Amino acid sequence: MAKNFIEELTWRGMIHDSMPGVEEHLLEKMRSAYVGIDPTADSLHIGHLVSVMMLRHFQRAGHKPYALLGGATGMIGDPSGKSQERNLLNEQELQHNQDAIKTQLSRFLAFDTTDENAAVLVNNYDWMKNFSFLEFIRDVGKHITVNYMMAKDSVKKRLTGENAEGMSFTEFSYQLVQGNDFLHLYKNNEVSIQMGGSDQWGNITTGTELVRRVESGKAFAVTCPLITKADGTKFGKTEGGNIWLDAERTSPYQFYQYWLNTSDEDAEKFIKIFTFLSKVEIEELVASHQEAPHQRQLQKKLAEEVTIMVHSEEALKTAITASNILFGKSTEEDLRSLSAKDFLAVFEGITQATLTRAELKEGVGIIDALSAKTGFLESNGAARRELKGNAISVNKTKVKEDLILTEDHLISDQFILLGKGKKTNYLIIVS
RNA sequence: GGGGGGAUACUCAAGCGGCCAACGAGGGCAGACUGUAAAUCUGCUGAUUUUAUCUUCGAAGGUUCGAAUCCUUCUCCCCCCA
Repeated sequence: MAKNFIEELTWRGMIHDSMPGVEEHLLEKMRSAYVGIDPTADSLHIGHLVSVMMLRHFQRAGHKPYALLGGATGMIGDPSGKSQERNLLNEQELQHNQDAIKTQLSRFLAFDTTDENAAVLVNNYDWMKNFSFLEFIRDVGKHITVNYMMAKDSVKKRLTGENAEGMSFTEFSYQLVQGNDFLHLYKNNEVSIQMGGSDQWGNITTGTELVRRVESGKAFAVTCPLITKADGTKFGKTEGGNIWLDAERTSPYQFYQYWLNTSDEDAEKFIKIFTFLSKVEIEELVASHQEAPHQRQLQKKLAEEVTIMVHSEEALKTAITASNILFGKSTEEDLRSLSAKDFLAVFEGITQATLTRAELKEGVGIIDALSAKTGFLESNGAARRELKGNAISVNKTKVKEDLILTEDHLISDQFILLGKGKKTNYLIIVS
């Protein structure tokens, strides 16, 4: 084998738990592993990225990765880590989501190579849809005792303790359905390993247990730690919601910014997980970062690498240009030096609104420009507040409450850049 | 079925006839400082035509010059007894 997969993941801090013997199992010959992805939306978000990275490393180590779309399990909902039963998705929604996710995944995994270890995409809906209830409880349910299932943390939490909400039979059966996926892949595709977040441990072991009992086979579980941030907020979330991989949902600029804003502590952790930089490269980066922390080399490198991987080199360039203009010491001069085309490209990911030229000719009060006419802020009161707090800028220049926007403020004859505080920008386009 | 407690702004949580758009804490936003960081300090955090007015305290009615606060009914939650 080209590389020791377990060793690689270990130094990257991507192993939370693994079953004894996996390392030897993997070193022996090419193996297959899978990760399950619930198609709850039509795009992956960066929370999914860890699993995807595991699969990538797996493929790079010469093994065969399987991505399993949970078309069937997505209809049930995993009780792990949830205090309430999930809303069920219908078949059409799932189909749509699956198609979109499939496209995204192909960016990370080599599906279409002729290599032996080409990635494979499967959907558990394909083998679950014609599985009758009777067949299922006879062929699968028979092998696992309820006692075993109840011992799982995900189940226990819902049955006992302070906020025991109870759980439906549907949710209870989730681990069996997921376990059956593993069994199915083991039988039909020689998949012997399931990977996932540490919250999946219980579900995965139900699978290895099934493999053992039904097939007398040996299957393994490898989990990675759940990604946390030093400040305790949830990884991959901002006020505005999830950070998606889809450029339509989260623009490359916003995406880049998310990574750039990583704290020092997290950056060191994340760069190991989300980039393919070697151990030596990372160690050098960390060292030079510590010497000059204000330069934030770690964050920059992290943001660059991940943005290129998820989007493209081009998208990164634009994101950097936009960042420099918005956060650098740029002035109105710099803004005016941009061509209309560049301007639009740079600010593509920023909240926008349009005004008519006629409106602008008459003059638009700054308060209206912030709320009533554009909806950037929720009320005139909010606009006034921010103005009083010296938070609002027009084309990078701080302004007061009495400012009237006119054609003189236009950049490239069609844009006005509004800023709130240091991090929020809005773009007015005149049509 | 009987008894008791509760429902207040994004969250927790005071208020229990006028001084309440509603203490305080957390969160959020902004300002200073900085590294687009952390910590810290400061301001703001219902709306509007902003020193005033309007709409809010589970819902609907009522008492009163005046109610988040008192009364009635309803809805929902929790606890104890059966």
